[in-house]
Amino acid sequence: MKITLKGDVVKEYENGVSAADIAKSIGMGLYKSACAARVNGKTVDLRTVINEDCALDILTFDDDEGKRVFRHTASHVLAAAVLRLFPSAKYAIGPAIDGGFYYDFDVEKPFTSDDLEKIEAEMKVIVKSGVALERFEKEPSDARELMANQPYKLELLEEHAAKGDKISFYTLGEFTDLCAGPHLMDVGAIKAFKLTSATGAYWRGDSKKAMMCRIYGTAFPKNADLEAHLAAIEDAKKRDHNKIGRELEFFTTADCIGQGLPILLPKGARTIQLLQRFVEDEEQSRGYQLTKTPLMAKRDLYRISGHWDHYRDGMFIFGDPDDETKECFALRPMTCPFQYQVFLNRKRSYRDLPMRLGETSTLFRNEDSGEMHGLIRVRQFTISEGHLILRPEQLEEEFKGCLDLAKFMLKTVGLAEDVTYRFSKWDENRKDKYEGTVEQWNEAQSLMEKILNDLGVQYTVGIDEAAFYGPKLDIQIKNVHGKEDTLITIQIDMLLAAKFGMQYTDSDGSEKTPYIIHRTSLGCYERTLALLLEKYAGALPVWLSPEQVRVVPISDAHHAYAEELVAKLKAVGIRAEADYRAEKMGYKIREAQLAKVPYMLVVGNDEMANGTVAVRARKEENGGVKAFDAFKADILLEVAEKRL
RNA sequence: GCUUCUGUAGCGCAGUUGGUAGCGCAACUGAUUCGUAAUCAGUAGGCCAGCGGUUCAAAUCCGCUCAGAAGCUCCA
Repeated sequence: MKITLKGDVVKEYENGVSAADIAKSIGMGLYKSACAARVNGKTVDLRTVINEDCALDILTFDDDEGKRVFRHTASHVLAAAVLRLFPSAKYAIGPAIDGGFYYDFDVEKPFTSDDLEKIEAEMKVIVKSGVALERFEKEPSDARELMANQPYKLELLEEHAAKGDKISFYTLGEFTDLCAGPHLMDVGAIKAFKLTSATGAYWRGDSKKAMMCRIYGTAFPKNADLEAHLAAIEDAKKRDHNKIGRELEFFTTADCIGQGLPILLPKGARTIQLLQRFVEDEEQSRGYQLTKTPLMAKRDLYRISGHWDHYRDGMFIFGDPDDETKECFALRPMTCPFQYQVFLNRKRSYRDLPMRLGETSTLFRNEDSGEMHGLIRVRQFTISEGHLILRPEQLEEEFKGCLDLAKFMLKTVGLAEDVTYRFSKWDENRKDKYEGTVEQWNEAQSLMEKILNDLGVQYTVGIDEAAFYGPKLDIQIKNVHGKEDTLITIQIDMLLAAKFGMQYTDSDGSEKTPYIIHRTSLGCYERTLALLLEKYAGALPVWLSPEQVRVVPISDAHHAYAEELVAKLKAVGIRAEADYRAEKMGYKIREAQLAKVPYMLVVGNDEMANGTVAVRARKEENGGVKAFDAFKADILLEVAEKRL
């Protein structure tokens, strides 16, 4: 048979050789680093026997799929070690994930960090002992017998059996696992690994099902790579906004105020104000009208929108929600139905559309206690909210405008390269979560798909990620821990307008129901600030820095000059302060540097005599001596251009 | 909400097997007037997150509550 290898090299082999044999024939070096093979585009075990012509790649740890196979095998080593130390443990699943792997166990007592050390030591023993890793298949009936004591495996087994699949197993010494593979040929290559944490996780990701004990770990062929990986993770944590945001005094929290209710300190409040002004001004220039709507409403409003049914538990409610004889209010968890009242204010014509409404809108959501995280997930937050009320034929154009605005925002704050796009669809098997008919969903989703494809947006599809009233384009971003959140969203809604009786008179005199786009320009300001702090490690671009210039007079004799400079900078809108304390300049510079102030202006006798400033930028320490007016012109330009 | 961990002065931390608390930085006061990342000395600051329990005795052991972290689940 003919095997087409990398680089379109074709080699002849006898039928019945394994992928591993082919790797060996190419070179023992390749065989030793091989993790899996790709046959006609499908990742398979190296044990796979090849019987016909095909395209075959040998995958190593350098390939993403190779990494996954390597780490998935490491998860089996983990499970084998756990079963040696905790023979009564029931094992569930152990996949590779980005950056590592995990394995879920049902054990009587959750694993402690001491346990992790012991398990890791046992894994080392298993890897060193060179026990073989073997694959075999069984009929479902025999497989059931083999896994009789493993309830989670039995559950998985039944699903595979129902599909008519053969049931495959991998044996690692005395440990046998139901597993589709693929796996490494043996575990000897897993030289560098580390168990990183033990946490809880629901079986099958269902909060109604049992809580398993999950062990996370990572593995590499080389120790140096493991060390580098762990160091990179530690390094990323130093940028955690929840740490530096507090250290740099952008925000704080108070036990007596409550969870998810951050206090924005002067610096945080200033940066958010700058972002808000930027968004509001930009929206105005793009034809948006600003609204200010109430922060609360009677339950009646949320009943019309459907939020009362879908999200009542997530609202802050005043009064007894079940007592129909008395008024009951709730803080608003979204702006939609409030802004719809703007449209409903009077009879609307097709000439009023598109109506673009924007609002810097504070929302309240009673998130579950375990969900809060710094400024990223909070109970009170302010978003760059907006709704576009449209004639159907305006949908594509306006959607494009929303995306263009979002991209412009991302580019301006410097996050454009850090986001991914997700087309969030409903799950037709979970109709209770969504409103509207199959036809309406199909229409809205195909419309969005067409728009996204026309615009050439590179996106992933998220099933069961839609809003209850329609599909979304979610612009996603990861924090320093790798956890993904939605930064910006653009949603097509074909349901709520009808619920609120929103209509416009078309050119032919007929009454029509408009389409609505729900969208944000820059998402939620708290979250955006958090991601900016992480992106820039606290050193925000000059235009967003709460303090842009700190003047450092060398001694008392230079205070008057410093005062004069600060006044001149403030007069042109530059946020400048001077450090008049009786400290040495080295000390003042250290503090300004740690506070990430973009520019320090050191002034002493020379500068005072010449009308100059000695510039020290936080990036390049020696900015040279400049005429003060030249510095002022430079920074004004930098701010005006919103340079990153 | 669930699992695990954590909670000592504004911040970062010590506090051995239970015997009512320290260090560094910051703050304040004084001295120092200094040329690019920490001048010196002194002073003050804590119901050891809160409440309850065990004990002759609790920062330390136990329970509950609150708050913080990681993960899971959720996210209009």
